[in-house]
Amino acid sequence: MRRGEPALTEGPYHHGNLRAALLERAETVLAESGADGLSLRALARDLGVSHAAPSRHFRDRQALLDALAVSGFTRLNERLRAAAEAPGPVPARLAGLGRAYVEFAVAHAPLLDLMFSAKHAEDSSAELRELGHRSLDTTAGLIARAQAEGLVRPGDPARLAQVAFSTVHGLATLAVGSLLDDTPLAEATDLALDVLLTGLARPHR
Amino acid sequence: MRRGEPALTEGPYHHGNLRAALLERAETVLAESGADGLSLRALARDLGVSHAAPSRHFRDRQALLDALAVSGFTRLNERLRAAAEAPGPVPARLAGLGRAYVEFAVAHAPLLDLMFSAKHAEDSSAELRELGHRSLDTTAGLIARAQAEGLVRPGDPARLAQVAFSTVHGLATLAVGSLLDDTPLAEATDLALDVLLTGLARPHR
DNA sequence: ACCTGAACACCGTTCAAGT
DNA sequence: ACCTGAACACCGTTCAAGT
Repeated sequence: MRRGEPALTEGPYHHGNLRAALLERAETVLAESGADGLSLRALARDLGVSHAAPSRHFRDRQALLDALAVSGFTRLNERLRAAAEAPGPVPARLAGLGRAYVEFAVAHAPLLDLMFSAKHAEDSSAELRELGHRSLDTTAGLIARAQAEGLVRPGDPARLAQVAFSTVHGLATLAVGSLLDDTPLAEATDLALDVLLTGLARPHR
Repeated sequence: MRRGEPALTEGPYHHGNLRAALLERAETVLAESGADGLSLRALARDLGVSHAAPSRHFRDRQALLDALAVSGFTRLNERLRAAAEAPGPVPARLAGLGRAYVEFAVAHAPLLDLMFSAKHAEDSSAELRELGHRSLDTTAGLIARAQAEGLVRPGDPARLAQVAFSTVHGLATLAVGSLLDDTPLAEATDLALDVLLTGLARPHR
């Protein structure tokens, strides 16, 4: 910091933070054009480096995509955790968790595709599965709490979380695929969560 | 048929049925390597034609992918219709519909990705949406019947079908993404359908 | 340590030309 | 009507060489 280093922290790219710059630019392109529209050579051009430069930071194209997926899961998990820890009664928080998921999914559709695309490199695949589990665990934790309060049927919370996750993930897929027609997404979400929470509820004797 | 035509119906490709041959080969490659692994040039090589030949039958690569998606939806809809029309009580048929969907989805994961990938050409996109609706309509029809028998809560059957569809589609996504861990798919499916059907059930006053 | 330039083997797409 | 061959503009990946 005290010495005259070549501006590692900012500066017009070229140097130092190429890895971060690649990820940042890739994220924009992904959101705009999807994973298919993501080219390492185009990224390099955008950043003013040679087309071979990215290979210093990502072994291959898939490694970059995997890094994007990891970053996506990390952000998603933050949002889910925030929703799970929000103040209020447990069922409202479960619904909030579901809404947070649907919102994130439709706002970052190509990213979500990537996160679940199931064709990752062997290394990242383990990390991604781990991060996916974190989402499920957040849900399972809230479900266990609801069970403790007698609000949700008994049973393995992890398995019930899989069901809850399926519902909101599938709904997001329908929405992105334009299969919801004139149904406003918020209404479809509310209905799905009502059916889900009713189905999860402890059978009143 | 009576005249000496150049063996349109079979024959070692080369002639006549290139379009059908491309689709058939593409389907195999899709199942084995996913959409990313599908190259028009490789397809042409496999069939022993020049790399420019496919363009006579498919305007571009996306047109071929769209055709695959259309064929996939058509087959899926057949299976769903069969499940919906199976003998037996309505709730059992609804569960059968759900199981049929999950089975098809995990057996043809890359195809399903394509069907819902939402980046189709303008023309096919309408046809694909139409076919997607057919799946939903089949479900909605069965739900309406269940309502008539007093087994399912009141409400727009089309919207309830969206919820049902979301559940099974999302579950298939979890399964394909290896997020179900040691939970056998059949058990996860049964639990999801139990939660769903309980949530859909008419509240017993 | 990080980046460049050239090279290689692939792509999709187009278009004149063949049969 | 259907296919070929050449051409063009892109890719990802590798590797010697530069700084």
